Amino acid sequence: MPELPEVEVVKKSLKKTINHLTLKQIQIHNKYLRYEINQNLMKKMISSKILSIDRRSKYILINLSNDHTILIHLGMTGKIIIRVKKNNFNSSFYFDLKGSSNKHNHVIFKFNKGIELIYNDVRKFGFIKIEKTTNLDNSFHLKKLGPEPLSNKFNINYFINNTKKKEIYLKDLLMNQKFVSGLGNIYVNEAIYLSKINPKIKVNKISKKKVIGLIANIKKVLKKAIKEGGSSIKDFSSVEGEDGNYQQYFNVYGRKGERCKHPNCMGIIRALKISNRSTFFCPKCQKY
DNA sequence: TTCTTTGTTCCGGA
DNA sequence: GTCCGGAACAAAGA
Repeated sequence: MPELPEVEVVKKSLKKTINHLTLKQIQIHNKYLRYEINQNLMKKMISSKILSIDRRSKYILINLSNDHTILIHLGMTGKIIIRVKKNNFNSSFYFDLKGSSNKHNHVIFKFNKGIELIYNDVRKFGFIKIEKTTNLDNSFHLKKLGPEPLSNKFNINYFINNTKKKEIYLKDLLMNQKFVSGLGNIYVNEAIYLSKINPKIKVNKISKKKVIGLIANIKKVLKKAIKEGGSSIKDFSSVEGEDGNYQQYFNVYGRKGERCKHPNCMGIIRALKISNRSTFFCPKCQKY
């Protein structure tokens, strides 16, 4: 389940492997992802060169020389696989399609040097769209997004100014991409745990001291996860097929019934649903 | 067969 | 009218 750290890891891999290449051909095996792919518009990208590759929230942005950007969202199970033809300059770059079957290779972008980008997605909740680069910030998917959690805009004043009248659960606030963009269920659960706050506290009831800790913990968790190559549970792996390592640092996510890792706590991790999302917390550490 | 998963939208109730 | 949160939806595998 790719959240900000996993998408950042993918972006870094793409920068190393496909930046500045020229798009030669696009094969669309299945255009019905979350949104139907506009094949005519897609074809117009052919013969353009990749100028740069960025990430915004959980979106990968591939900026082309024709003033268009390929925007990719991985949804739940989307994967990007880079494949280099075996007989081309370096066989060690030929990667097996680890953990994914060809059946779910929906789109293949072919570049020069025999390099291919494969979009594979079992559930098809991800999508690929083309946007005008100049209009990117005002595009349908990006215009509503709140600040990046690792940016300076996401700070104590921003948090307090935007929550003092809100009567919503902390968990829901952090999951809301309009408030802060890029967090998902895993890292929200983990950051709230580290901050020793109950996920069901109403956001206007959190002390300033706790808010300061929470913001620091969100940034800390994300940075550490990026450093560890993301979390590999279910389907995530990097474009080279490498698993991330952050899942070994989980304190609460997926640990229902297990002991709290906090020294001397001995609490048992509980699971409940908040807005239909699995929520994990330690009832002893995370009082209101 | 039913449940699970995520991000987003929709809608009922307060 | 506004706010909140549960339900629904997309698809496929266990």
